[in-house]
Amino acid sequence: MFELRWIRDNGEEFDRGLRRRGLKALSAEILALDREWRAAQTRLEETRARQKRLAKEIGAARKSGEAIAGLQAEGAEAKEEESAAEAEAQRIKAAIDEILWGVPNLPAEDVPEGADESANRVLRRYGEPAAFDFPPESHERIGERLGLMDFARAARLSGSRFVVLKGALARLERALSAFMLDLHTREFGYLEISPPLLVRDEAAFGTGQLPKFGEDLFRTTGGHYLIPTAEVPLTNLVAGEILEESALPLRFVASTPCFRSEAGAAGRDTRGMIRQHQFLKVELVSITRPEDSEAEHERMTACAEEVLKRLELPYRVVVLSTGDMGFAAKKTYDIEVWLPSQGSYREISSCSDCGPFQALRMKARYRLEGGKGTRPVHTLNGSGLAIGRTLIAILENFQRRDGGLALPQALRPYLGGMEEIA
RNA sequence: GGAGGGGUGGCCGAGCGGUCUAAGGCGCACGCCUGGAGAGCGUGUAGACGGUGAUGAAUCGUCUCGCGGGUUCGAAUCCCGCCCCCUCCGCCA
Repeated sequence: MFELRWIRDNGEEFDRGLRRRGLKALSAEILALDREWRAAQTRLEETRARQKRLAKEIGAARKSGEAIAGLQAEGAEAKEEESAAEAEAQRIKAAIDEILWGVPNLPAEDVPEGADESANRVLRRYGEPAAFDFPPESHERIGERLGLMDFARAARLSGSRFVVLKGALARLERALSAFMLDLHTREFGYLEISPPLLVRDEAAFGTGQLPKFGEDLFRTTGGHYLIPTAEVPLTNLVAGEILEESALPLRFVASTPCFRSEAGAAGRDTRGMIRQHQFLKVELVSITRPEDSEAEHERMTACAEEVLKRLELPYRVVVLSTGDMGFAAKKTYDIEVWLPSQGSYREISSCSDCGPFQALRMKARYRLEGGKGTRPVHTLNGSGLAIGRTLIAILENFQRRDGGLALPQALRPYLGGMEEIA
């Protein structure tokens, strides 16, 4: 979310950013409302000051036994004026909020401009896609052939976009979760968190899912939202707080189920477990000082990449174009893993620098050391990694001609020494 | 789910319709004192928004006593709704 104060001083930059996102300029409309609001605010404060003064006079007069009827009449009149001024100020503020709450973050300068993913830019590649001397199978064929991946029963239980994993694959999923958590906590200094999976709407607003993207979320009868990513609870951990500068950066990691309605994805990735209503994901969140967020973004992406390196999976890193970025992001790196059956790279992680955008929504700030005043923190989030898709990548990249598959060395300690699935 | 109690500043805690511009204490910071430290004494001790001013220093106003409404000339204080915490009972992994 953007501050009115910032838009006032940076109207052109604001509009330019919006246009880069393919949106229309808004500063003129917002600033006109802002001028109205400030005028209304000033009127409101003046009437309030007058009202307070009268109330005190009445108190003093009563004490000294003077007549107060005249003053009371004046007070009643002041009160009416105050109510009218307040209603006016509130009306204008509501109009401003409605616009502001729906404005996405502005892209960083170095984000390539474009309407969609075709404008994304590949930054680097790691590893070589294995050359198969047989036609590689898709993960769902491998999983079903092994009898360890059951879409039919999942559909009977829950409908489409669900899966049942069995035996070695269920174990593999658990191993991936433990492996990633260990890596991020032991080697990269993240604090492991086990957060709630159901959150209230304030939390979903803070990270930017609401008010615009409620359609993508599952909602309980009790009014909770199921988290679409642990980014929501992890980032909102600092909502409403004033942190000490010395406490930053904060780094959180959690492995959680994620729930997505996939409302706008009908017909896309309908086969296999690429796109599910429920999936496991290890999420990284950092809370930093403004001057540290860019470096933290690179660091976080490197942490996610390290998972793929250790799992011996070929990948590439792309920077998303202005048209492909999410609502809250100022810059996003996607990590895409090689999927032999599709002959292409598919997203397995998305690391975003949100700048102060989410912090302003959830009122998370920090106190400057030695100085005075507070500033909004910067927030970052990234998958490290999506576990369902990592499992897919392992099945496909490690498959053998005999129909079985080897397992990456790094995971074996988490699999009780299991070396292959056959 | 039922019954009751409660949410006040960094923390504890008083206030329960009219200088509350929130007592007092603790903590913290600075100063005095000291050879140094402690004790003691003094001073200070939040955030948000708006105005004046150069987006600095400063200064004025408004808001914030869990959140939102209401009553009243006036609300931390009274009323209603919501959220959260605690105690007891019931249920429960």
